[in-house]
Amino acid sequence: MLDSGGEKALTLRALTVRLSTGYGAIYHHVADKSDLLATAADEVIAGVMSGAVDDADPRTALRALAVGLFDAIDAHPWVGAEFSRRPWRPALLDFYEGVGRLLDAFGVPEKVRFDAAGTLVNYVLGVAAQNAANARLLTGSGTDRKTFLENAAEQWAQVDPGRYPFVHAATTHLGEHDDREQFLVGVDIFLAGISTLR
Amino acid sequence: MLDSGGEKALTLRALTVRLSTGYGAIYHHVADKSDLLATAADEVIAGVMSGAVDDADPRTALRALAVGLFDAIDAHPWVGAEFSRRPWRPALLDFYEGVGRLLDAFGVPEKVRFDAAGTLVNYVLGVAAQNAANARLLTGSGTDRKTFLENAAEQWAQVDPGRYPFVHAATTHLGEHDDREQFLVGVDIFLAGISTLR
DNA sequence: GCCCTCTTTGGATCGCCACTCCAATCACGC
DNA sequence: GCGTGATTGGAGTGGCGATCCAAAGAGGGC
Repeated sequence: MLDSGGEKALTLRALTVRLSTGYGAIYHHVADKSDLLATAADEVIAGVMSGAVDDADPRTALRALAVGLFDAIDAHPWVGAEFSRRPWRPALLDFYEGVGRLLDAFGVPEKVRFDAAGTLVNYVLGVAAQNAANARLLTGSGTDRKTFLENAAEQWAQVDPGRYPFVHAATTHLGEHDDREQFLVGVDIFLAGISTLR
Repeated sequence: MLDSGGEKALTLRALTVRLSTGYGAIYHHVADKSDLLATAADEVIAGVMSGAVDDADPRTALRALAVGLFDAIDAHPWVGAEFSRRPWRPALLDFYEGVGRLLDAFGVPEKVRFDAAGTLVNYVLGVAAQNAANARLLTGSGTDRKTFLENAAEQWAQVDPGRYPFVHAATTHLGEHDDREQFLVGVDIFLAGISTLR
């Protein structure tokens, strides 16, 4: 229900219909709705983390770890919104742990490793949250992806080029823009910065 | 109302009481509640951005810009939650523009400047969203900051050291941890990474 | 001073939501 | 076959955002 209709489609009423049951049955198993959402998000991420790579060189392993989370959230935007609301869920512990170990293997000194890991996790979650927001706008608009992007481009084109030269220039690059690629560039920037800490 | 009681304290009912008016008056000026929230968030950020520095060297100016947004969101957590839900608001245009120009001044080649700016914006918003989430947990717990942190530390201490050695080690550093400092370390990592692109 | 028009306001009302509560039912050890 | 705790269904509660419209205000033309 979350994947097909977004967060707003998952109401307890709709869930009782889908499961042909009542509220009592649901509330016997989960504390409240946010508990339900959090558990569902954990489930998705647990699936991703189980297929983690450990034996490659740290740099590519870190990239794989980050892009794994990105792809999972890209496929299930509601997970991104959920983790932006409630970080430090059990499932993210695995992610954080994986990043920490790989930074160790990468040669980051113990003193700054926690800050570096936190920075990387924050970046990944930040992109995830924004992707989730974009996806929500898309599914909420009622239109298909193509016309939605056209409308968005039209809006951006109206930005005053005199006041916002950089933003205006950015809009011209919107066509050749790929979220996943930009995310990877960001990961590489942080990895390059972390390398200077060695 | 947002600053004192968080997002959940701002209901339209409570607002009509506070302003001693009715729904009609409010809905005549704003489209809906999210419009109200977004406008309020814009207001806060506009105040921060107006005091931006342009004439210092790009590195310190970028740090100042980033930390300005961080501090504003730290003081008003609901702004962080709002921007994580709806990025690309007018107020963030100023931030994005400022980052872009400073990256230009910093010597980042045009080709990667947009990706770099996007990365930094995502990072700042990611940290902001997480800070907002933490603040929400704090105000929602009903306890004061000290006992809340003690409870949190207790929870983290229960993490299995065998399965999560890195996370477990991180908890021991929780005492000397400062969100703002860690944020700045992250910005510096980003800047170091950006330097390699020059 | 009066009327007309457009703007602004108040509040009753609607529909939907998460959540509570409890009687009824089920599963299973003895 | 009985008893007890786990599980289920669904009516009911209170609060929410949002709508709607009659009433009140503001201001211009004559």
